[in-house]
Amino acid sequence: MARRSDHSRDQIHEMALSATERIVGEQGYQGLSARKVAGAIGYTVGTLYLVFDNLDDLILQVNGRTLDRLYARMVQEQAKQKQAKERLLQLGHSYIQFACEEPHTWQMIFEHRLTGEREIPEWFQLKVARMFALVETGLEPLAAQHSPGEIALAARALWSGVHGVCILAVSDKLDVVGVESVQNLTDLLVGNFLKGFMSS
Amino acid sequence: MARRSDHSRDQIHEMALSATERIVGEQGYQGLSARKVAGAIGYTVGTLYLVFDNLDDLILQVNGRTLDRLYARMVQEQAKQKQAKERLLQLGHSYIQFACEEPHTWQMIFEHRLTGEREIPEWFQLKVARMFALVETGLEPLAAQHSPGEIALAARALWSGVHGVCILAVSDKLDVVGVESVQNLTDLLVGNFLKGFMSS
DNA sequence: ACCTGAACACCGTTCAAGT
DNA sequence: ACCTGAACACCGTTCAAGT
Repeated sequence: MARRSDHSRDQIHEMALSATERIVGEQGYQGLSARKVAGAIGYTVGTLYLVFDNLDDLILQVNGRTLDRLYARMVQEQAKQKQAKERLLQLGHSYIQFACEEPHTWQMIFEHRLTGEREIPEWFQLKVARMFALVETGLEPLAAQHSPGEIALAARALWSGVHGVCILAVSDKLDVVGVESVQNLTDLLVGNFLKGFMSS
Repeated sequence: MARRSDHSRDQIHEMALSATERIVGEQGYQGLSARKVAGAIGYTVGTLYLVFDNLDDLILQVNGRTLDRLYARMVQEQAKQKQAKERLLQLGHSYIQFACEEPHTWQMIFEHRLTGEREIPEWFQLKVARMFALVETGLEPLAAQHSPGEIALAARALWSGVHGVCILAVSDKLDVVGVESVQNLTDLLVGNFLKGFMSS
């Protein structure tokens, strides 16, 4: 059992986040519990509550880090593509790829529900909004004839669509196997949507 | 406290399903527990396990009934539309409408995860497959130049997209308010997809 | 000051014991 | 035969008590 001053508050904070990521990665959101996290870092449950407000707080912070990793990757891989349309398709691919590589941590972002009357903190909502903004920016050069409002709507519709393919695929409701099949479905959705959107 | 022979096995079964639907409808999937269901029908927890294998079994049966209601409604409302394209858009509308009217029961279909190594029963998978088949049938008259395989893929992509809009909207991640906004997003997605799909 | 360990009010699931 | 009620192994959360 770790004793006082073995680790700083910040160290315990970081240790708890990593342990949570590992537990969720291996056993999924359902397999997560405060006692498991505490046990994994060699402290008691009580200690977690000195560093986090509650389990929702801990999970939100882990989800925030997942969103950061996902966002960074989308930005980076998108830059490799020169053409606007390819960039947009790449965003979809990166999203799918990430979700298939880390299904459990990715799914927790959407499986987690705040208990009771607690509200999603603003810093978290900003991380979500940033994702949509990325799609919006990617869509702009392809939608010269559309107003900013229309582009914003189209980005939401399109991205929700990609997300839908992804979530149904990851939770095995699509009867498709392998990352490639999911990528193909996304290409079909994004490709046809773009064709329609650009001609209207 | 209800005593023996107050209700038949089938009656207890039905009472438990209705009670679950009410509890989930009011408090969401998170608010559900075996003890709450038992209390609501005037029996002890133990009694539930005489009628259901476990909580997963109970939830699957409730989700099955939800899928049945949703399917029946989609079939019925679709029939009102004469044109093929309108029929397909109507399917999306009915789906969204249902999800917005009964968000908690609808969401439980996707929030629920089987515990441990248990597997989704075949009768349940069939109910899911039936939904996709409905979209496939709706898509066929609009896709004369496509092969059955392409249509099947397109139906999956399209329906996943509608589902994505729906799930993000219901879980408040889209910054849209009201059913109309969600319908508009769906129309945008389906409309543009169809335009692209039919011209390719 | 930091951390523990026990407590509280909950879970899902099982099963001997009562009627 | 049907149903209970207590038990078991778990939860999230709190907080007096120890070092």
